[in-house]
Amino acid sequence: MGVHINACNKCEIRDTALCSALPEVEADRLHKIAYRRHYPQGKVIFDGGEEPESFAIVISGVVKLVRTKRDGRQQIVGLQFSSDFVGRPFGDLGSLMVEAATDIELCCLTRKPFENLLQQHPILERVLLQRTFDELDAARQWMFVLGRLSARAKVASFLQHVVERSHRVVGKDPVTVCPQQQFELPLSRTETGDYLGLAIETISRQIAQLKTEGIIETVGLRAMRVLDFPRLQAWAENEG
Amino acid sequence: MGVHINACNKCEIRDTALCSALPEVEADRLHKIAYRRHYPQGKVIFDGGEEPESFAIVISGVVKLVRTKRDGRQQIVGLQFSSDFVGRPFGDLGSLMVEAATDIELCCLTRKPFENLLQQHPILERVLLQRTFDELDAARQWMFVLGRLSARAKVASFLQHVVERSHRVVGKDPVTVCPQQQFELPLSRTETGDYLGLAIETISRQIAQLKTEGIIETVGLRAMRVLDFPRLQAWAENEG
DNA sequence: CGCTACATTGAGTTACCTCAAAAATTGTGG
DNA sequence: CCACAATTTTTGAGGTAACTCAATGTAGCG
Repeated sequence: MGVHINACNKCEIRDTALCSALPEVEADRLHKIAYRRHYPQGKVIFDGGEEPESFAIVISGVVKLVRTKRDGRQQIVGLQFSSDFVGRPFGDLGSLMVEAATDIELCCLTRKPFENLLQQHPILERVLLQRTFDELDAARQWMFVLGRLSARAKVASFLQHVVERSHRVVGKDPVTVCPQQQFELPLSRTETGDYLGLAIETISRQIAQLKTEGIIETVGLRAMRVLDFPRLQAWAENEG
Repeated sequence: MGVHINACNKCEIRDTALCSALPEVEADRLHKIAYRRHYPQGKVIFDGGEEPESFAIVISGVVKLVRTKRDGRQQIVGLQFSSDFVGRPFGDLGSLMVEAATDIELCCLTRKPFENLLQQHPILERVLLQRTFDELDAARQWMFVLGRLSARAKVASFLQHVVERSHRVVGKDPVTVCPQQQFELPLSRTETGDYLGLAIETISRQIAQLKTEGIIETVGLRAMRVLDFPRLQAWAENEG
């Protein structure tokens, strides 16, 4: 199904992903078991039942992590962008569902070989540990957004986050690198609501207000441009 | 200041903490560099500035992880109970503040020796990795609470969580083990508000309602008993 | 072109917040 | 041990941000 990679050194995320922190030998071992795979928007990659058969790194597109309750309410508990990882070696993901928010390309590592590699190369495990701590940090940061911000600030924070993660250029400040550049929203209004803990109508109204204030400009429903980044940041801080 | 441990095998959390998953040799090495330390309620253990000098495991009491913004608003992003860990080797905790929510006892591991040990014993790193993934899981679970639940369900979820973590007995269902047993709230109303993203008055009203419904019974301000656990769970699910 | 899915807009409701005061609890000095 | 202040919690009244329900508008697709 997937295509084996024969040139990690040509990889788009070579300098930012997990593998960038590895010495030559380990990076090489890793790339030997890696293969690329495309998924269309909406495809469920892992549904929370059995153990996922792979660990993966996002090459392009956005992956959403969803927690669902029996009654249907759901909360998106994470968005994984380019160079973020998805999965958990030596264990399961709990009741998490993993879905392609946009068309995506993944760098997949089949579970068993990956686990073997982890055991043979402690450095790999170290790097993964650091990435996991980073994820934990990000999750806690988002808890602040969910618990303490107004609808207006939540929406602004979300847009800010998407801009920064979509345009990330290695080692450069994303804002100065691509001012006013157009970008795609990875989520529908409903999904955005599930991410921010808001009703879709509230999302709509906040975006409308951002438009009339001249802070953003929309391009169709799924794309926009930020015209006044400092003011977007002010909104994200609840100082509108 | 701290007292060196000379009997890990008498440790209260020997069977649940990080070290429980280690082979004899590694556990032994770990216990040689560990020492115990008490902190009084309210003591700030790490304030988010420089690198913390230690990694620690909570023996008794509750530690709170706080994220603060310049304007004073703060969100408690985690509560660490007995046998949970606090800290991050090979990196810093970001802007996180760590504070004793109650009087606590910690099992401390000085940074450098602990990092050395991690490097020498991959199994230790593996175990820490798993614990970190568990923390990530818990953080995401709490995101659901913050984003999707009503005030009533938030408060019920909080109480449920405190009961379960306070009375945890190894390998047993906490509810059946200690029905209606009294327990201490680790947080003041203000802190509970900062944890749940609610005003303190709202917390108060919800607790009052739980009392009039006969679901709980308070013992002073900081302790209570759950009289009807199933109904508390129902509240936590938004089915009141 | 119509159909379906998604997004926006509007009107009315409600859950939670804010402000203010009373009550309970904790701490302190005589 | 009691009186007193300081702190925290509870209770009350009123306001508002966000929700719900319903209608309209817009994009995507066979």
